[in-house]
Amino acid sequence: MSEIKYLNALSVDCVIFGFDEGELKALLIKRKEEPSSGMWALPGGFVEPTESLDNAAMRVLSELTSIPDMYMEQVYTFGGVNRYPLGRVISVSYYALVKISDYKIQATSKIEDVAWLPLSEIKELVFDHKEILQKALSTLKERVKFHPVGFELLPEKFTLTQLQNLYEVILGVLLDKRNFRKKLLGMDLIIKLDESQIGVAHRAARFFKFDPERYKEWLAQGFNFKL
Amino acid sequence: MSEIKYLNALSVDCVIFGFDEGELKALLIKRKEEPSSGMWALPGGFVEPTESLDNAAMRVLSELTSIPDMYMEQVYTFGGVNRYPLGRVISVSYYALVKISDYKIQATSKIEDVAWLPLSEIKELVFDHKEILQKALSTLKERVKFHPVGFELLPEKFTLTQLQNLYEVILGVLLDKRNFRKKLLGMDLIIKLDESQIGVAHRAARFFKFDPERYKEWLAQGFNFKL
DNA sequence: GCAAAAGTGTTTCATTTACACCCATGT
DNA sequence: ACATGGGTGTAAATGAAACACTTTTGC
Repeated sequence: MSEIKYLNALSVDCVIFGFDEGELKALLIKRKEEPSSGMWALPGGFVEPTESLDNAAMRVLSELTSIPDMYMEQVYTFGGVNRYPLGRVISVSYYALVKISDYKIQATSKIEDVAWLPLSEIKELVFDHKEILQKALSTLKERVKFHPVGFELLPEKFTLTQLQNLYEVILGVLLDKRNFRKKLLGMDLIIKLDESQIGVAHRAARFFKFDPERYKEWLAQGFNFKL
Repeated sequence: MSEIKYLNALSVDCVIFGFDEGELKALLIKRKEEPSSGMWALPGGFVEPTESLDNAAMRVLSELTSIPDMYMEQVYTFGGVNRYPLGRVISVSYYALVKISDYKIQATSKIEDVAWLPLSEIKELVFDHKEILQKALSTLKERVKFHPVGFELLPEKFTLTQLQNLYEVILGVLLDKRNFRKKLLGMDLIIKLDESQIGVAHRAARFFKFDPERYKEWLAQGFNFKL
C-alpha cells in the first residue's frame, strides 16, 4: 500500500428502479456508441479522480433524471478481467429507488433512447449489465424485508392495495390482504388521510402517507418484515 | 462508457476474522513503510490489471496465510477522495472467515508484525481501515442471522457451547442455552459425534460436526436464525 | 343490478420465550 | 466434597397463517 502501483479504469453503473402499473421497472438507456451500439444498458459513467464513488453515482443519476435526493445504495463491485470488451474496467454498482411519477428525462446527446422497461421484459443487456441488474434486485429484495425502503417507490399518497402490490412484485410472492393490512397498520408507520380515490369504478380506496418520524426509526433499526 | 477516460488506483483490503478464546479477532499487520509506518492495518494490496477482484483478495490472503479455500465475501467499496493520503485510491473490501487453529503465518518482508487482535482491543487503524472493519463486522452480523456461515470460524469438531458462544460474540447478545440447543438440533444441521472433551475439570462436552449436505442447503436458501 | 375492488375479525397453528435442576469430571 | 460447566423439558405468550363476506362506486 505504500506506492501506488497499478491504475485501473473505474465506472459506476446504476440500476434505477421504479414502480408503475403494478410492475417493477428499470430505467435503461440505448447506447449510441460502440461497443454494443443499439443495445440496452444501465446508465453509467467513469469515475473522475476528484469525485467520490457516491458522488459519481449521483452525477450519473442527475445527468439522466431531475430528481433530487432519491434513495441510493451501493450494491457490489464487479471486477472480472474481461467484463468490458475494450479493456479492463471495474464497475461499482448502485441501485436507486424513484417515485416514477416524479421522473423527468433529461436526454443527453450521447443517448439514443431512454426508457422504463419492466423487469420481466428485459432479456439482454450489454456486457455484464444483466448480472448487475440481478444482483441489484436481490439486494433490494433482502433490504425490503427488514427496512421500509419500498416506500421510496410509491407516490406521497398511496393506497394499501398499491403498497401490497409493490411488496408482492418485489418479493415475488402473493400476500394475504387482511394479514398485510393488519401488520402494516400495527406498525404505526403509515397514516390514514382524509382523502380517497375519485373516479374509480368501484369503492374508492383511502389514501395513506408515511409517518416520517417512524419511517426514520424503522429505517435505522430495521424490522422483521415477515408478511 | 465508450472510451476509457480516467484511471484510478484500486486496492483490496481484507478483514480476516477468527474466533479464539471466546473472542472474535481480526488478523492485522503492522506497516513497515510510509505512510503511517508502525500503525496497525488491514492486509491489502493493489489490484493488478490481469486479475479479478476476487483473485486479488485471495492473493492478499494467501500471501499472509496458508489456508486453502476459506470463506470469503465482498463487503463494500470505499471511494472517498481523500481516504488515502498519498493519492486517490479506491478500496474494495472483503471479509474472510478462518478456523484460527488452521492458521499459519507466512511473514513477508514488507511486514513488521502480524497478529490476531481481539476486536475489543482495536482502537485505531491506518486511513479508514477502522471504518472498513466496522462495515465488515456489520455485514457479518447480518449474514450470520440467515446463513450458517459462522461455522466457518469453528474447528471441525466443536461443542454446542462453543457454537453458542460464537453466536453470542458475533451478534452481541446473550442466548438461552436450552433454546439455542433446541433450535440448532432441530435444524438437522449438526451431527453428534461419538467423541467428548477430555481432561476438562467438569462434565465433558460432546463434540459435533456439520452435516455438509445440509450445510450447503442452508447456505443457499438461508434460514430465519432467530435465536 | 352488476362488475370490481375496498375493507374488515376470528380461529388455528407454529414459533419464541422464560425458566431450574441434576450430571459428569478433575482437583 | 466441591467447583465447574454440560445437559435436559414444559408451559405461557406471541406471532403467523388461513379464511369469506359486506361495502362502495361507476356503468
